[in-house]
This record gives sequence, C-alpha cells and structure tokens, in this order.
Amino acid sequence: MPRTTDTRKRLLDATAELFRRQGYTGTGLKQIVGHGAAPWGSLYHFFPGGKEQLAAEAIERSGRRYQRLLQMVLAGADPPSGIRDFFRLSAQALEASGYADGCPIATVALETANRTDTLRQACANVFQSWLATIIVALTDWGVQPAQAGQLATHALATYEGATLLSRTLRTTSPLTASGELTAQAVAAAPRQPPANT
Amino acid sequence: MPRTTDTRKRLLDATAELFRRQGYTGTGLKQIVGHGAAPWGSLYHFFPGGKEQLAAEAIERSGRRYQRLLQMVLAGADPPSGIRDFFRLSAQALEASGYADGCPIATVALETANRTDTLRQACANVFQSWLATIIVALTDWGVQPAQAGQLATHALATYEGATLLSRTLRTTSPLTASGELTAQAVAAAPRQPPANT
Amino acid sequence: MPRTTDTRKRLLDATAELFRRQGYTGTGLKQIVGHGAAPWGSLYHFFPGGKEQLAAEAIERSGRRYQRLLQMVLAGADPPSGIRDFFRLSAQALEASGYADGCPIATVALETANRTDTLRQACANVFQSWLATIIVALTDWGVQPAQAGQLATHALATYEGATLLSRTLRTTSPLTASGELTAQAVAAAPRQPPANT
Amino acid sequence: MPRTTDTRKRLLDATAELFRRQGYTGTGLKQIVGHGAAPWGSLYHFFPGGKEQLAAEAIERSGRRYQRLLQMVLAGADPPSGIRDFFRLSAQALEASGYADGCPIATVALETANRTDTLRQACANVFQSWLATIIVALTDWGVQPAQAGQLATHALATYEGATLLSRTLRTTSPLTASGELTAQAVAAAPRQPPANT
DNA sequence: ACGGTCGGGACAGCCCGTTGAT
DNA sequence: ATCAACGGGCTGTCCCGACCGT
Repeated sequence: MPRTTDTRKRLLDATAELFRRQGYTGTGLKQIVGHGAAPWGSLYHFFPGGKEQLAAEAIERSGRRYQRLLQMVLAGADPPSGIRDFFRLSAQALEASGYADGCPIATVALETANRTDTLRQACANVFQSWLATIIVALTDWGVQPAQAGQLATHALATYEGATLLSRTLRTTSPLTASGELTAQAVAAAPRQPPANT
Repeated sequence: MPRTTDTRKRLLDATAELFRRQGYTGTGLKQIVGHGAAPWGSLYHFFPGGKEQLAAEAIERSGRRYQRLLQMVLAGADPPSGIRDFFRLSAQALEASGYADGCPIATVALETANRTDTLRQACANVFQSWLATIIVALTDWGVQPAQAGQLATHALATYEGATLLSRTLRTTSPLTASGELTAQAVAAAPRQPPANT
Repeated sequence: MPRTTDTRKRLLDATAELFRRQGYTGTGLKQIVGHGAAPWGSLYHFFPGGKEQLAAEAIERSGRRYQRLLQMVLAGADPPSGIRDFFRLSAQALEASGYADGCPIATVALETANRTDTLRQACANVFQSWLATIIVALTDWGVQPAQAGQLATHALATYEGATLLSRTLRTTSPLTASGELTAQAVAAAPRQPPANT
Repeated sequence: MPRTTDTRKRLLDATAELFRRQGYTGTGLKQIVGHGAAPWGSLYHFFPGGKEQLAAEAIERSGRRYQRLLQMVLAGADPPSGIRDFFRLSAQALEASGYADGCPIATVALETANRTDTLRQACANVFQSWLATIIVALTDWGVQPAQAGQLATHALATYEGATLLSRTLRTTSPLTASGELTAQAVAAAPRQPPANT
C-alpha cells in the first residue's frame, strides 16, 4: 500500500490550484488531468464521484493546508500582530503571483453557495476550521469566548473581502488597510489578563 | 425604436440576476434568453461582442443600481449608522432569498479576476464607484480624505467578505457581527468638526 | 421554407440505415453525423431531444418507407403470392447486402423493448402500421377480419424471425422456406367469395 | 479448484441474463461484475479474450440451457402439441417477466450479425442446435428429413419473430396466434407412419 | 491459479458560445 | 432584428492492460 503512487495527491493539488484561480465551473477536468500530469482513466478510478467528489476533497485539502499556514503565522506573535502579518503575507503572495493566488476556496465558495450543497458544505467546513483556529488564538490570548467568535468571524470576513478587492483592483492596498484596521480592532478587544505564563 | 430598448434591458436584467447567483461561467446564454424572454437572435444583435460584452454591461448596470441603494441608505443617517443599516439590510435580503442574493458582482469578480481583463475592469469600476460613494459620505461627515479612503475600502471589503461567509455558512451572523464592528471602526475615526451646515 | 436544407432528412436517413445494421446502442451519434455528412451542431438543433428523439423519428420514417414497399408488393398480386414475393424480395436484398439489410427496426425493437418506452412505442406503432397494411390486403381478398388479424400477425412474426435466422445463419433458406409456408397458410384461410367486383 | 468454477459460472449467468434483456452493446462489463457479484480482476482472468469471449461463452451456455428446455417440452407430447406448448409457455414466461425474458440470444444475434463474426457464429451454433432438436422430434414422429428441416426452420423463425412482436407490442397474442398456426402447419405435414416402436 | 488496484486512451451523449444568411 | 446552422468542448463511462498482492 505504499505502492499507491502519488497520482491521487497530484490530482488534488492540481485541482486546488486551478480552482483557486479559475473557480469550479471555470475549470475543466481535461485541464486538471493535463495540468496534474495524470491520465484520464485514473481520475474516475480515484474519484468515482466525478468532478464533485474531486472538488470536495480538493477543497478540504487546501483548506487544511491553509489552516496550517494560519496557525503558524498566528503562533509567531500575539493575535493583533499575527493578524497583521497574515494580511501582509497574503498581500505579498498575491502580488507576487500576479494577483492570482488569493484565498484558495473563495471563488468556489461563491459559485457553489446556491448550486451544489455538497460543495457548499465542504467550503463551510473549511471556513469553520479557520474560524476555530483564530478563536483558539484569541482565547489563549485572553479574549472572552463570546467576543472571540465575533472577532474571528470579522477578521476572516475582512480578509476574504480584502482579497477579493485586491484581486479585482489589482492593488494590495485593501489587504494592507484592512489588515491594519482589523489588527486594531483585535487589539482593542477587552480581555482578562492572560493569567501570566 | 425606444421599444427595442426594452428587450435589451430585459436581457441585461436577466443576466445580472443570474450572474449574482451563478456567476459568469455558471450561467449559459441559453439560460439567459430563456429567463429573460428574449429571442435568440436578438442577443447577438444587441451585444455583438457576445457573452463578454453582455456581461460587462450587466455588471455595470447592476453596479449602478446597487450604488443608488448604497447612497440611499447612507443618506438616511450618519455614516456609522448608515453602514450598520446597510449590513443589516443586506443580511435580511440575503436570508429572505435563501442566501442567494448577495453582492451582485462578487462571484463574477472572483471568477474573472485573472481570466478576462475586460470583465475584471468592469468589476473594478463598479467597486470604485461604491468606494467613491462611501468616501463622499465619510468626508461629508468630517473624516479626513486620507482616512476616508482606507475606511471605505475596509468597509467594502468587510461587507464583501461577510456576505461570502454568510452565504456559505448559511447564517447572517457574519454580516451582523461585521456590520457592528465596522460601524464602530468608522465611529472611532478622527474627524474635524463638520464645519457646521 | 424551401430554405430548410435537407440536413434533417439526411440525418434521419443515416440514422435509419445505421440502426438497421447496428442497432440503437451500437450506433454512436458521432458515427451518424459522420455518415450522414451533417455537422455536429446541427444534430441538437434539429433534435433537441437528443439521441432518443432522433431515433424515434428515424424509426417512424423507415417504418413508413417500408410500409409503402409492403403495400406495393401486396398490391401486385393476391395475398398469398404477394407474401411469397415479399419474402423472396427480402431474401434477395438481404443476400445482396451481405446479410446486413434486414428489417429496418427489428434490432432497435429488441434492444429498446425493456429500456426506453418511447422507442418501444415508436417501434410498436411501426409494427401496427405494417399489420394494418397486411390486414387490409387480406380482408380485401375476402378473409374474415378476425382471421385476418391473426394471419397478419403470424406473417409479420414469421418474416421477422426468418430474417433474424437468415442474418445469423447467413443463408436465405429461412426466408424462402417460411415465405412458402406462410403463403400456404394464407392460401388455406377460409374466406367468403370476394363478392365479385 | 472446483471452487473457482463457481465465479466463472456466476459471471456467465449474469452475462446471459443481462444480454437477454439489454443485448450486447447495451450491457457493460461493469454492470456484469456488479450484477454477478464477481470481482473485477477475475473477469480478465477467466476470460482473457475480454467481452467477446465472455459473450461467446455466455451465448453458448444459455443456448444449451434453452435447448434442454425445448427438448423437455417436445418430449412431453407429439410435435404439434409440443410446439403449441412451447409457444404458450414462452408467452407465460414473457408476460410474467414484464415482457423482458424472451429468447435469450435474439437481441445479441441481431446486434452482432454484421459486427463481430465470432459472436454471430456463436449465435448461429445455438440456433443450429435448436433446429437439430426440433428436427429430431419431427423425424422421430415420422416427418421426412427434407420436410423436417423446413418445418423446424419455420417454427423457430416464427417463434423468434412472435417473441419480438410480443415484446414490442406488449401483448402475448403474437405468440399464441403464431403458436397455433405453426402447430397446425406441423400437424399438416405429410409423414410416413411412425413405424411403430 | 486467483483477486485487486492502478493506469490508459477512446469515445459516449450533451450543450456551449458563435455566425452566416435572411 | 431574427433564426437555422455550426464546430468544438464538456463531463462521464467505456473496455482494456500492467503490476501487484495473495
């Protein structure tokens, strides 16, 4: 069973990358197998559920990967700084990629929100996992759970929207501006003294 | 000949409505003419540029319409309250439509950000017009122009992202939470006394 | 209106010819458009119902054509001789075509008998029309209606089965043998003296 | 290793059953292994010749089985009554199965008559074996060999065609009508007194 | 011998966005 | 101002090897 080649993963990675830039309907299966260097027959071997199953797993996968990135950045500093860093990092990556690599699932999320419930749910799960990650960072820092939920939602929403604007306007200013303001909002949150540690 | 305009507008309206829910690639021309009650041949008569031209004009049109809505809401109160109202109104409309009617161009904006520059530009123009509207409201209220730009961008980004999250998670809480926090951020903005008026 | 090219008819003729030799599932749409010299896009223009609609109309068309042939042969002599002639003619045509051109709809009828009811019904209508033609010939000749129905059914069944056997065994003997015996059965049918006329 | 035979037979039985209802091209290998509860790998182990070999053996197998049934029915009475019984029995079975279970190989025979000679030959062999069975019954009964061949061919052809019509028209009347007339034709055949035995 | 995973094109039927002629 | 007509592209499934595990 280590005999399983990495074809399946290559397929998922190619799918995730193309979805990030072109969305769900804009990406054809032909393009995926072409980009991911996988043969046609393999696709329906690994994903008998077709495009939808492939998409669901790709979403899940890139969601986890992005979550790890988020955790890393948040672990590097206190939440306000971490959030600011995350926005800044995203701005850099976005610009470096020619404004192509934004949130890996935002486009798919919007496209599928009212089409296929399976994919909508997959995107929802990803967003929930990101929110949970932020909430943990905030509560660890002393923010009250009730407040932390709202703040995390706000931060994520702002990040998504700022990325959207940055991609469309082709300028990083929305990401930097919103990063700063979101960091301030977090910094202003009432919190009980973080014990000590 | 002003009667020909009718078909043209019906076509644009149908396009805008379908784009809002299904995005660009997810909407077929057949579906548009079916939904908009226009004959097939008319489409390429009014829009010789094909789907792209039709999309560009539809984006522009729904952008203007949404801008008027924004202006109305902002004119009804001071900016913090106006922004809060706009988020709340959007949340209601979103929920009432089964989480289908969010920002009319967000999906298209993400889909086309790195595909066709014509449509990206059309979306960018719409966003710019919305930003200008917010900026006017803020500066009229006494916010410094430099600050107003950042605040407007932040508010719009947050609105877009909150809508995205609300649609995917099927709950209005992102819109309400972010509306409140955004209103607070605006309220906290330093401003010079509004002259008098 | 003479402006409609004959593409539609060519499509139907090609379909009928291929169905006769290869059946329904064995014939691809690609093959049809290739064989019938029609462009791909035309197919779904003329037959929006897809393969099924195309098949239904092709069945109907070749059914009518075959009915006219049957009428002609039966009109040429009294029923026993006419039936014998029809079997003999079919045997000749079958052999001349390399045992390819048998009953134009038999294969499709068997394939679709328990799959798609639309096509089954189309085949049933064709068979009914052939039966009606035979019955008319028999009653005109003086056979009692009740008897005529049974005899016609028997003759048609025998023709179908004999064609099947001839094609599979690659010999015309089933058609000639059954033609003779069927003619005898018809000749032996009690009939009231054909008035005179 | 007589246990291996089990899988092989299940495969053949599933194939035969599906072919009877859907024909050759209409039946996929996936469906066969699904229906016959056999693993994928086994298929090409037992039938390295692929679908064609599997089909040939399935045809042969169901041909033999049907031959035994025919023998049994013919052995139960004199040929005219036996033939009438066989038609009647078939009519009952056909109706009971929702007009699905007709001749087990007729559809395949028509489909493959001009496609793959291997399968055409397999079907031809089956028909020959059935004819031989009928001929034996007839000659045992005293019909001259030359006449017996023609009569048997006629009876089989009529049976096949009547089944076809019954399936398509969804009524057993063709089978019952033709059964009666065929029995009469056999009864009318000149024969030398059956010796005695 | 037998079972199974994985890989490999070819092609299925369907629908897309577009255009020439009217 | 309209529509018949057009190719190309979509997703999905076909039947089939090769290479592993027993």
